Amino acid sequence: MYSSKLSVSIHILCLAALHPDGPITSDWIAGSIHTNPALVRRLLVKLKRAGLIKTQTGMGVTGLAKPAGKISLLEVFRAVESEQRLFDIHTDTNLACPVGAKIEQVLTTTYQKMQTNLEHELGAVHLSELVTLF
Amino acid sequence: MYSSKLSVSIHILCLAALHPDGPITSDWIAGSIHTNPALVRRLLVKLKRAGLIKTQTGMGVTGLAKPAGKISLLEVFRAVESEQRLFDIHTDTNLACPVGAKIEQVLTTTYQKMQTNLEHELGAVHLSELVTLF
DNA sequence: TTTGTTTGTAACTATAATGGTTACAAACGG
DNA sequence: CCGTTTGTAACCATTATAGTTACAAACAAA
Repeated sequence: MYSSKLSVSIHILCLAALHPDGPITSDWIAGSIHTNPALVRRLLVKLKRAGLIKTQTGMGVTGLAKPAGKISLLEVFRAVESEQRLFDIHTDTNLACPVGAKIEQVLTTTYQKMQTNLEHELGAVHLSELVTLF
Repeated sequence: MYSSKLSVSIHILCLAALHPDGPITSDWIAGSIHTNPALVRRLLVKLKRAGLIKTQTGMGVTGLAKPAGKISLLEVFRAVESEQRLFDIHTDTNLACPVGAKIEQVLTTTYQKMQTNLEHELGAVHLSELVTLF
């Protein structure tokens, strides 16, 4: 299971999208998520680096850096999730065994298509679709 | 990222499929994976409960419990992976906030389709296809 | 220019999951 | 009856996530 970083980041971005007028602080965001301002800020840094939001010292989040219709969940996922592979594969297998020698390659190939399909699905959902649901 | 349990289990099942004649021990399997017999046995218990392999005390793995063509990766995944959800969702959000109040439901719906599609893909790959690659 | 606020960031802790390891009673084949 | 191996329990180490505190630097506003 991937961490909740994607979920929390989407939460943050939805709040930003719903408050285009005034800046919102990490403290206020943390109140909606019911977590820490510092945790929010750590995610904000990544979202800012990825070009998804705008922040200003002394102000807070001043808005999305792009229209919500141009922000896909794949971009958010790529921005905040450290380990993006779908399934872990054990390495350091016994190369003297036919299975041990090829299992990594076989599984990599097998999982690759699933990984790619998932990313396509994430890329097909945009923030704008989610924002309308609140 | 899901753990390597699925990968290791597939490794085990491939070894079993390739040795239909004689029993193989958890010690020998661990030698191919380059890990512990105890770790192998913990997975073997789950694979046995799921009706995928046959084991016997004093002997080892005596074979697959079904033809390799009838064993899908979804069955293996379901048998050994404890947390099967794709993305974690933060709970305990602030219900006084419109986003906090609905985010869990919105994300659950959003992720559900991706989860289902992934399971279909896992269900479409069978052990028999992988065994031919070694 | 000064004040007040907030970000950006570091450091530390708690918790949980994974994977590795040892050990041993029970089961079973020969 | 003996030897082997499973099934299982009880640990430990490592890693990732998430929670928490703290503070210098940046910036808006007065």
